[in-house]
Amino acid sequence: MGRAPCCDKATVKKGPWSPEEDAKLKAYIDENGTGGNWIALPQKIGLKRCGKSCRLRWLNYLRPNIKHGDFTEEEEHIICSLYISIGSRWSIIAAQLPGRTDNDIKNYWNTKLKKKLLGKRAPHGHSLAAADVVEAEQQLNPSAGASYDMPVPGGFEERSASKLGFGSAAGEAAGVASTVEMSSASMVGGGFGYGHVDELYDFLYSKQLAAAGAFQGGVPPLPELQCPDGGAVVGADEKFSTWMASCDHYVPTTGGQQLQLQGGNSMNLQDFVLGYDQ
DNA sequence: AAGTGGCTCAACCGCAGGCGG
DNA sequence: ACCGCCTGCGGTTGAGCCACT
Repeated sequence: MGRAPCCDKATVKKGPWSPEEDAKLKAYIDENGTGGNWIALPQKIGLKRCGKSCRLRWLNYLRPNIKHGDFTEEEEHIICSLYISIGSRWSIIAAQLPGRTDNDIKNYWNTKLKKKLLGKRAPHGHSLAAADVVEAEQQLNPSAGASYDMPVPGGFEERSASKLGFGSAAGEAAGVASTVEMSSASMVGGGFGYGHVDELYDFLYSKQLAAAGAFQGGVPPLPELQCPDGGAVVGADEKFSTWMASCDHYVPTTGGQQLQLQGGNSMNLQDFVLGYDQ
């Protein structure tokens, strides 16, 4: 059985909203709220619009305290960090940026941040070809793509969500908010392909510093992975892999690479990087 | 000045999940 | 337990704008 259409497409108006339509919608919602029924709302106020369209217009444009215009560096950082951690969960990311809508963030990511970030990761002195962008994006956020050759015991995304408190609708906002408040950098590294973002490297390095005392003998210094201008050095991936392999405390097992912790405990490298050791 | 290509962003589309009957 | 409706979400589209030739 087919899905019932949300509205009569023959009589519904599409395209850009006129100031009059905006005014009608805003006035009604200001006075009465949405009434919990977007489908019925346009009929009530005499708009030839689909309920979904009204909802979108309200959420993305008419709602009070909506911020438009350029994103701040801090906002960019939060978006990047969260994207790396949880992927394209725009609504969750938007919840961390008051006044920003998921649509805004999605657009900003797709048109600017993605290019900015991927461009930064391009091999030094080279620009990215179209195919490279696709591949690089998959590496940047494997959870968004099909290929992902790093072992992900238990499913990374699910575990991230669980750790971050995404289990419930209420938990989503609250959980992420508190995590970000503590340290947005602490969330970085979720999309643990082979560390294709600056933040991941930064994060790993901070982890390494923090952990140095916890490991017997410490860990080898993380190799230089970036050029002074922020571009990745040639062979950054290989260097990172070599660095991992050079750590005495990484004991390969069938379940993935394990860290040998002081006191006899061991844990999955990925869990460690993701902060499940807390 | 006109044509063209790239970029931006508002809006649409379709799917998944929640919820009530 | 099942079904249908509604909402919310993420992906995609396309009109308008802008820069470049």
